[in-house]
Order: sequence, then C-alpha cells, then structure tokens
Amino acid sequence: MLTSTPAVAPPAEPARKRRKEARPQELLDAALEVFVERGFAASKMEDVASRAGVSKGTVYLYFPSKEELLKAVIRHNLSLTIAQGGDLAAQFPGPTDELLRVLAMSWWERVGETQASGIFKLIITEVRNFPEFAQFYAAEVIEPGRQLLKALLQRGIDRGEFRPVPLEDTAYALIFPMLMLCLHKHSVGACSGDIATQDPRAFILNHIDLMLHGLCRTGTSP
Amino acid sequence: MLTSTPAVAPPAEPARKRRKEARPQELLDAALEVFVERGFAASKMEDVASRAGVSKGTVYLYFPSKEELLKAVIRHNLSLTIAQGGDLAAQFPGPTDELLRVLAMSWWERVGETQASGIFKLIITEVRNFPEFAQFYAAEVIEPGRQLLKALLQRGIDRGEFRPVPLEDTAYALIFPMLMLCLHKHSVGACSGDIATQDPRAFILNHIDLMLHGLCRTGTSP
Amino acid sequence: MLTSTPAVAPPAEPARKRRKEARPQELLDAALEVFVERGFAASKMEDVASRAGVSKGTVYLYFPSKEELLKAVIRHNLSLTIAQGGDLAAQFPGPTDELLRVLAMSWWERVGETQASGIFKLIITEVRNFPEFAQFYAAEVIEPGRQLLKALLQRGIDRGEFRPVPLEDTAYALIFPMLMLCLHKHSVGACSGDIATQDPRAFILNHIDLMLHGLCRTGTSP
Amino acid sequence: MLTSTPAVAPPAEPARKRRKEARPQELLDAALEVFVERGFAASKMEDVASRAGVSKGTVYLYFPSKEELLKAVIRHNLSLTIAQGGDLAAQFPGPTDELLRVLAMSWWERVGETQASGIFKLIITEVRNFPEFAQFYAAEVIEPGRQLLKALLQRGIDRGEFRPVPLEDTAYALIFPMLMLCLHKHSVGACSGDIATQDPRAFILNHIDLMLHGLCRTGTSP
DNA sequence: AATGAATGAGTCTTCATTCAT
DNA sequence: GATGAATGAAGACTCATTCAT
Repeated sequence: MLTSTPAVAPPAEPARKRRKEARPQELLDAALEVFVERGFAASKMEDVASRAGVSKGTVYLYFPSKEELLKAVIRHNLSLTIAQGGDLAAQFPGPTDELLRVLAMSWWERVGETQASGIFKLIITEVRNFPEFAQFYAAEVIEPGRQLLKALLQRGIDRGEFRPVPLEDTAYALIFPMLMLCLHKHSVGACSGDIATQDPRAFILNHIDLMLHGLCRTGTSP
Repeated sequence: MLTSTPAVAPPAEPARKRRKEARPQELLDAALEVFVERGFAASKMEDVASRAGVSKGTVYLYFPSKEELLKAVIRHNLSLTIAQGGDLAAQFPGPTDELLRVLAMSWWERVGETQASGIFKLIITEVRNFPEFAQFYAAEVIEPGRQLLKALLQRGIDRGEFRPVPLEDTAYALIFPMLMLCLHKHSVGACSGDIATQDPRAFILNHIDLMLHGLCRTGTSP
Repeated sequence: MLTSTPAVAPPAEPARKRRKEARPQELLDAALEVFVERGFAASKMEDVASRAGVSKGTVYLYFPSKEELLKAVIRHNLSLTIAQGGDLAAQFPGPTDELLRVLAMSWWERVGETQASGIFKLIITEVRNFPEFAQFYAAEVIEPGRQLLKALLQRGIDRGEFRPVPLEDTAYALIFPMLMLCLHKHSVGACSGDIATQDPRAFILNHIDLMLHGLCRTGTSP
Repeated sequence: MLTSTPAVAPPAEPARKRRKEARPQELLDAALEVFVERGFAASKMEDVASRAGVSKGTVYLYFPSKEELLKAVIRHNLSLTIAQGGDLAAQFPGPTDELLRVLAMSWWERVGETQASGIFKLIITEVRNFPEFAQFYAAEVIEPGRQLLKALLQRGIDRGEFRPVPLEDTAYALIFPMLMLCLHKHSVGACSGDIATQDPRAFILNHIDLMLHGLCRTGTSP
C-alpha cells in the first residue's frame, strides 16, 4: 500500500518495483517450503500465496499453473544445486581423503543446511507423476554428481590412496547417507526432533571416516 | 470364479466368503501400490478400488476413509517389517562381518525386493501430514532397527573384530544407503531404469565391504 | 435361525411362517418410526431393516423401493386413521358438547397416543415431494374429517346448543391444536420433554372447554 | 448489472462489493426456501446456490457446510421471529380482546405471510436431528412467546375481562392453530391450493372469536 | 425366504483457475 | 500489478438397490 516514500528516502527503488523483481524468487521459496511440507498434491496455491505474502491471484501473474510452479521450483532448485555442485570442482592439492571431507562439508553447508535440502524429498515424491523430471534430474544432478564422485575416487586410486573399488556403487554409497539426511530432515526429523542424528556434521564426518577406514580393525583386514 | 471343485475337494468355503476374508489384504496391497506410485493425496480411492478389482464403494466396506486406509497400509506393512526384523534377531555363531552380510541380504530379500519397499517413500512423504505416524514409526521401526544395529556393532567391537566407532551414527550410516535404494526404486528408478544401481545386491555387498574395510589401502590408514 | 422346534411344541404355526405374515406390518411400523425420527430423505433403509430386526435385503422382499415403502407407510397409517375415524361416526344421543369431548378423547387415545401420531409429521414433511399424497390425503383424511366436524357443529347449531359459526374455519380451529400436539410430540417434545403440555388430555379438555365457552366472562359477551 | 449511475448518484459502492455484503442474506433466503420445500436432507447445495443465483462453490465461501447453513438459516429466522415478537410487546391501552386481535394480525402479517413462516416446518422436521436447536428454540422462541401470551391472558383476567383459565394450556391453544396455518401453507397448502383456509386472516379472526366467546350460546353455558 | 457383500449413481466439498474491480 | 469473489471440475463418501449364496 505504501508505494511512495517521502523525499528523503534512500536511493532505493520504489518498494513496489523491488517487490516485483523479488516476487518470483519469493514465490519459488514459498512453494518449495509448502510442497515439501505437505506434498505437491496436498498443497494449496493459496498456502503458497499466503506464505509468500501475496494473494491467490498474484501467483498466477508469475506462474501459469500449479504444475508449472512445481516445475519452476524443481528447475530452480536443481540449477542451484548444480551451480553449487560446480563450485565444488576441485583443484584441491592435498590428499584425497581430505578433499572428500571438504567437499562433503561444503555440500552440507550449501545444500543440507538450506532450504534446498527439501528438493530431494520433492523429487523422490513427484518424479513418477512428472516423468520428464527423471531425465532432467538424471542429466542435471545425478550424472554430474556421479562424475564428480567417480573422478574423486579415481584420483584416490590413481594416487595409491584408495583401494581399487567399484566406482559406480561406491559413489552411491558415499552420497546416499547424505541424501537420506536431507530426506530425514524434512520428514521424520521434522516431527520428533530427537530422532536420528542430533549433529549432522558429526554424522557426515563419521560416515566419511567409515568409508575411508572401515569398521574392521586395521590388522584384521586381509 | 472357481465356485465348484471336484468331489474330493477340501471343505471349500463359498467363493464369496473366501473373497471377503481376502479383501482387506487385497485392498492394502492395491493401496500400497497406488499410494507409492502417485502419492497419497493424488491417489484416488477409485484407483485403489479398481486395482484391487472392486468398485469404489467396496473399499469403504473395509476401511472407513482414505486416511484410515493409509494408516492401515502403513501399520500393516510396518508390522511386516518389524516382524521380519525380529526374525533377524540372531543367534548367529560366526564372525560379525559375516552376520552383517547375512542380515543385509535377508532384509533386502524380504523388504527391498518386495512391495514393502514402497512403504519408506510413503512415510517420507506423509509423515508430516500424519504426525501420529512419526511416533508410531519411531517406536515400531526406527527404535527396534537402531537397537538391532547397535547390538550388532557392539558385538563386533566386543569380539575385537570392529574398531570402537560411534554406535548411533554408524548404525544410520549402515542402513541409510539401503533405505535410499528403496526410495530410489520407487522414484527415479521407476522412471529411467538405467539410473543408479543395476544390481542392488552387488551394491549392498559393496556397501558392506566398504563399511567393513574402508576405501583406504590397509597400510595407508594411520 | 431356530425354525423348527421339537415335537412337544404348541400347536402354533412354525415361527418362520408367523414371522413371514407379520413382516410387512413390522416393517411398516419400523419405517414409520425411523422416517418420523430422521425424516424420509435422511432415513436409511438399513436403519428401517435393523429396527425391524431383519437384514437390509429383506425389506426389498416386501417393498420394491424406499419410495414405495414411504407410500405404503402413509397409505397404511392413513387407512388406519380413517378407519378409526369411521368408528367415531356417532349415533350419540346426548348433548353435542359431550359428544365433542368424547370424540376428541377417543381420537387422542387411538391416534395421538399411538405410533400413528407420527404420520402427520411425515405428511407435513413429505407431501411436497410426493404431491400425489396431497390429493390422497385430502380425499382420505382431510375431507372425511372435515365432514365429520362440520356435521358435528351443524348438529350443535341445529339443536340450539351452538352459535351459528362459520363451519369450515371452526372445524379447523377445533382440530389444529390436536394436530399440533402430535407434531410437537415428535419434534420439540421428543428433545426436551418438559416443553409444552405435560398432560395432553388435560390440554385437549381445556381446548374444548375454550372452544365451547370462550375466554370471556359470560355476561361480557355481546 | 447497474454499475454506472448518473452523475448525482449516491456514493454507489462497486457492484461486487454490494453483492458480497448481500450474499449471506440472499443465500439464507434461498436456503430457507429450498429446505422448506424439499426438506433439509433432500435439498442439494446446488439447488440452494442456483436459487440464489450463484454457483455451487460460492455457498461455501459464506457457510462452511450444509449443516452450518441450516443452523444459520434457523438462527437467522429465529432472531427475526423473536425481534418481531418483541415488537408485539404492547403498551396497548384498550380492552384485551382487541389487543389479542391486533397481536394476532400483526404476527400473521410479519411471520405468516412472509418466508419466515417456513421456519416452523423446518424446526418440526429437523429438531430431532439437531437437538441443539431444541434448547435454542425453546429458549429463544417458545419461552418468550409463552410469557407474552400468559401475560396477555393474565391482563384479561386481572381486568375482569376473561374467565380464570389455565394460563399455560390456553396460551398453547391460542397459538397452535396459527402455527398449523404456517405448516399447512408449506405442506398440503402448497400442493392443492384449495384445501384448508382460503382466507387465513378470516380464519385467524374466527379462531380468536371462538377463543373469546366460545361455541355455546351465551345463555346456554352453565 | 433371508442374508449381506458388492455396486455405482448421486452429493457434499475442495481448490485450481479466472476475471472484474 | 494486485486482489479476492466467483466458478465448476474433480474426488471422497453414502446409500438405495441387486444378487449370489
């Protein structure tokens, strides 16, 4: 309602304008939250709208339908994930186990601890209803992620740090617990806080330690 | 259809009767399938009905509402999981790493490879809309499962087979990849078959091998 | 279930047979009760059935549809009313005011105090949905009743007992409070017993006294 | 439709606004009509909607359920009845018989001849399904009405105009025929117009005359 | 004759979407 | 651009009715 501010106002653009430009982002964030909380089908456009602080009709000024809003949410958050994943690309000089820890913590900071962590739940849930995403997701997230991890493993093997393990399966074994942490956070974890890991970072470091050194006593392994 | 059986047939109850007794099970199976495919909110009762080969109204003869049907589906499949988990309780004599492999493969056979694997997606998705499940699930599945795994790890440590690792986090690190496999199977995996593991059993065995011996070359670890 | 009783049974016909003959009556009674309680549309055939102590399907052995059941209920109870009204036809020798009291009390005994009193609520409620009943009811109940009352008033006037009043309106003024008593009994009266007349017979006698002698002091009237 | 009015027009709110404020009233009126015609259970929300000139969904913008709509209809029309009843409260100077006639005709004008007359049928029909109404109706309508009539009778008795009659029963005997007139109007009377009173006002005046002076010849009474 | 499992047309209710303001 | 009243297609649920037993 207060579209104009008196003379002395800061050089800031008119509030409405600023608003307008921020809207799509605000709506996507609101939508991700709502969709992750309730599930896509059970989410109401009005909930998304009111969480973004606008009225029902306004959402349609930016996204032509609920379905398109979902697609935009996924595309947007996938790009985010990927972009962030891209940063991880390493010219890391040190040992590979160190690199692994750095990458994992960085990923958790940028994804696991942000709203973006909800995207995985959304994908798990909705990919069957929107099969176009499967391909999209495979190409944009799974594949780059897999390449990154396989390269990392290969680096370790090549440098004589790692045993020669099956790259593919090991890559998944590395990333799956971290994805589960994201899923957990937005499902069981959102209900009864005490369940599962109290300290995700410690969990991740432990997971990596296990992946590196295994359960078995050193002398015990063949 | 088989209403008449030859003379020597067993006391053969009337077909209708047999039907009535089998219905709840048939409906629960159909419901699990449909709910896992489409998500709870997007599933139509009529779809459940027709997948079970009955009409809309019939479902309501056995379950008073869609919500109660979901609850029954979860309860039913959880009980199964739990019961099967109970069977796993081991008087296994051999080494703990062997036990770990046996348990994992058995779980995969009984859960991962059956329809019951869909229940995890359902829980991830719906637990926030039915918070009563969080408690239920925590008490009936998570807790027993956690105890089982912690006991197993403790066994390995006590016998000098395993390093002294954090029990809690390690238990989750053990099970999370296997849960992700279930989730994957009913999401991305259901769309583009080629993604992720072609051979889940191999994946599991590799995962366990990693958990046991780690990535690092034996001599390399500190 | 106990259809046959051992040898020494009384000469009574087989229970099933007796049952079968009584069924239509039992069903009509049950239906009247249920329809009056819940209203026709809100009444379930199953409620009627279970109140009559039979199963859903059995009702259809006697009445082809819910609508026909309603019609039968109304026809049956109307005939009853009329037949009983016919008995009232009087060769009463005494004064007309006496006759009026006798008729009213007799009607109340036979109708107001029995289940038949519910029929008026049913007619008030359903006549617009089944307009065929309007005619039926007018011809079978209203008209005979009106004739009876008009004749009674005429008798009083002819004998010099009554003032020459408008026959038609006066007839209605006589009967309306008694019908309201029936309606009340099955509506407000069924909820909070204390409302309205505790003693219907006293109410009726007072009503008739008023109709005969009026509120005004005798000397006061013109 | 009349969105623009000539220059001098009043501050004329936008049509949509005017509509929104009028809607609840329009819906309540439509609902009363439909419910009275068909009975509550047999009435479809869509019928109410279309009679009010809106679509199905619109009704739910104003009333959360069919049941709440019924409650609102009854509350609304009861308040009306009560308010109108309050107006009847009299500082009437003249004789009590005159007062009685004035009150009766006024009530008939304001209730009997308006849509409000339908409320009694609705109450008779639905009070057993919504027992909360019994109490409400007893407190808000029956009790005030009873007090009014008893006071009126007492006035007549105190002024030596009336015989000392039982107040309670006589009050009911006074009002019952007028209620029956309302019920009749929306039941049998709505089907075959010729049945019962052609001229309700004449009927009421005759009823009151009877209540005042009785049927009996003046000299005849004991 | 009686049962009660099964059916599916019919209603209530929700919510994505539109559009006059 | 923003709003929110209105719409109506879609889906949960009920219940009159059927029919195999």
